[in-house]
Amino acid sequence: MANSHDEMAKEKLEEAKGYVIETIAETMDVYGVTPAAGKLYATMYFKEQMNLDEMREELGMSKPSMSTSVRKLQENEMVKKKFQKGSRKHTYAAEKDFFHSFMSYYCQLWDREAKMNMEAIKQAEFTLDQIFEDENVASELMEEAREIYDQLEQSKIYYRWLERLVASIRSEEIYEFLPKKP
Amino acid sequence: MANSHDEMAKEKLEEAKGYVIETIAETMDVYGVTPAAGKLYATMYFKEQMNLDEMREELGMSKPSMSTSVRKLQENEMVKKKFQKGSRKHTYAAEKDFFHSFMSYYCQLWDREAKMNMEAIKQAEFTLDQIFEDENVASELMEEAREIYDQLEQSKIYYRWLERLVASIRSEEIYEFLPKKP
DNA sequence: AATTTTGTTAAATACTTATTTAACGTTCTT
DNA sequence: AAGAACGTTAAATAAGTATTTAACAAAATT
Repeated sequence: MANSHDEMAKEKLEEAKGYVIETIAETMDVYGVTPAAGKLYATMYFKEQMNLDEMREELGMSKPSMSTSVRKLQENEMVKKKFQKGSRKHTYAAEKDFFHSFMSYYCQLWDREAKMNMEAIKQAEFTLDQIFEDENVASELMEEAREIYDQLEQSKIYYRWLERLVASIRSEEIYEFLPKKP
Repeated sequence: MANSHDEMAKEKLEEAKGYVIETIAETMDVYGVTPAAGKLYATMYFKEQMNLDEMREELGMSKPSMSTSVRKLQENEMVKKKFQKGSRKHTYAAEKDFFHSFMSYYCQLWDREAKMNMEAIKQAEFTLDQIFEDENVASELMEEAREIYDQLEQSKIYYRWLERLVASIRSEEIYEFLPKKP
């Protein structure tokens, strides 16, 4: 080993990984993580496992930054903790199955969106009902309230659909419709 | 009109809209828009149409802020320009079909992610091929390069899936699997 | 042609978020 | 029990974004 061919190969290997690391880091903003977390995940994607000091070393960033980044990535289930006897250091491994990351991230996101909006609509419809119950309200206003109500009912169709989408992803049913390999 | 019942009804109507506006604005961060754009869309959601001055008025914000916000919303196809004769002012209407907004936003997002990463992988694999071609490279290194290559091939399965997902949303095929109404 | 209306771009300010440095608490080692 | 290793929290700094004010350009009205 350590001849010129090997040196060249090592360089090429790093170069190859570099392309992918850079791009993953760049597109990670989509997953609502900080640049540090993006770079970190992209780096871990090509490692078996890493501890905080290795991360700090590899990325040239502070330890608290690594600590918070890795926590955020854990929330998105893009990184998981590895229990490793012998060492006191915590070690982590990147989730390399992008399908899993997709599932975890978007389901969380859409669930929140659906839940919050459904709740708001519920409140709004409750309030509108109070208008409908009052027979002395001008028909013009009644009409307007009715239109808003209809619009909300319409939007509920979307949020319910979103919930079913989430369910079908979580249950992996979606792959029956859209297989991982065509 | 203008009796106490009507006054009450008007208030209730605004209250009802308020709940929904607030929540939509809050969950709009998901769509990568600024708070101003979020509030704007949420407001427009209950209006037939608005021009820049009405937006400024209604939200109590500056006109350039409205201008840039509305442009961003147009990019996401969440707002469209309405051509309106007589007035020199540009008027805009919110896209009220959330399915359309979903489609437009996520397809754009995922397309970008898939395209960029596929391109990076292509470059990386090209570089790795150069290692494979050199017979003098240590088998250990060869092995490592091979593993990276396999990992990239694996991830391509995901990106291709993402592309097919986008296609099935754009073509509305997805609604055959997951109907808007169950 | 001069003035007003409308919308956008550019520069400046304000605000928010990310990252670092410093301090802390816990657990392990000696 | 004292000191070192490790990770996290808190405060301070740095960086990045959003928003506003000011200046500009285009088009329309007078």
